[in-house]
Amino acid sequence: MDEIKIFQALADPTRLAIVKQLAADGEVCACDFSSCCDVSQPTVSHHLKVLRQAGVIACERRGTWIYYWLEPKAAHRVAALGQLLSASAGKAPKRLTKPALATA
Amino acid sequence: MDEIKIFQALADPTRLAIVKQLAADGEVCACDFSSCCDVSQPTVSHHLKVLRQAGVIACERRGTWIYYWLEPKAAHRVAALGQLLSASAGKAPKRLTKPALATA
DNA sequence: GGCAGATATCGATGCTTGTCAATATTCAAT
DNA sequence: ATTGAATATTGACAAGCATCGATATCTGCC
Repeated sequence: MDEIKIFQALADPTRLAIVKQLAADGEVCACDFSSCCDVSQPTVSHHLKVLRQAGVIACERRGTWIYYWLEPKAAHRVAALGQLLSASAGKAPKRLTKPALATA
Repeated sequence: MDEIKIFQALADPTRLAIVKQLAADGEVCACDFSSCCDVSQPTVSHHLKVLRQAGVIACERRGTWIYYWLEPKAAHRVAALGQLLSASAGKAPKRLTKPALATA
């Protein structure tokens, strides 16, 4: 939901690796994250919880295993900011109210 | 440069507000950030340093004032991840090796 | 019911970070 | 040089967070 929480969730190496693996595989069992990131099982579980509470991922239990996938809404929020930044990054400066004393 | 540092730089309310104002105005004087975010001047300066060291923004001194703008390279990195996530978020799950015991 | 495997929760710990007040630096103008 | 304004740096403190070991919960199977 909250945009800040989405970026806070992505601002960790382990969680970014998790998200990238989800983007690559579409759907990943929780047990398969332990291999991608070099952290313990409780830590993986904690990161999955953070991502879930931020609305970045969703999950479903199927038997013993729990499968995770990316939440489209959060993905679009990231894409939206990315477009906003990349669209205005190259534009010419506006030279607003301030005098802009060109010393060069 | 580093992708993680870019997202860590964006994962703060004050810094995200700074970046958004830069995206809106193209170029902003450091003195104009104090009004957008309710923090002290040293804190604004600190956040600008974090964004600069992450390669998200760049700056140039013009007389007494220092102007900041978005760095296109970092903006494209954000856009790239946003596209990666939003492109694969809606895709059908792969149902890989695991048995996927449908309990429902 | 009892067992084994998968995942989550709890409690503790050490590191990181956001914040500010005080101070330093840089620049333009007189 | 000195003054005043804008910005950066320093030092300190509190809060947040990533991590782990131990333990608890849940599920399928015998």
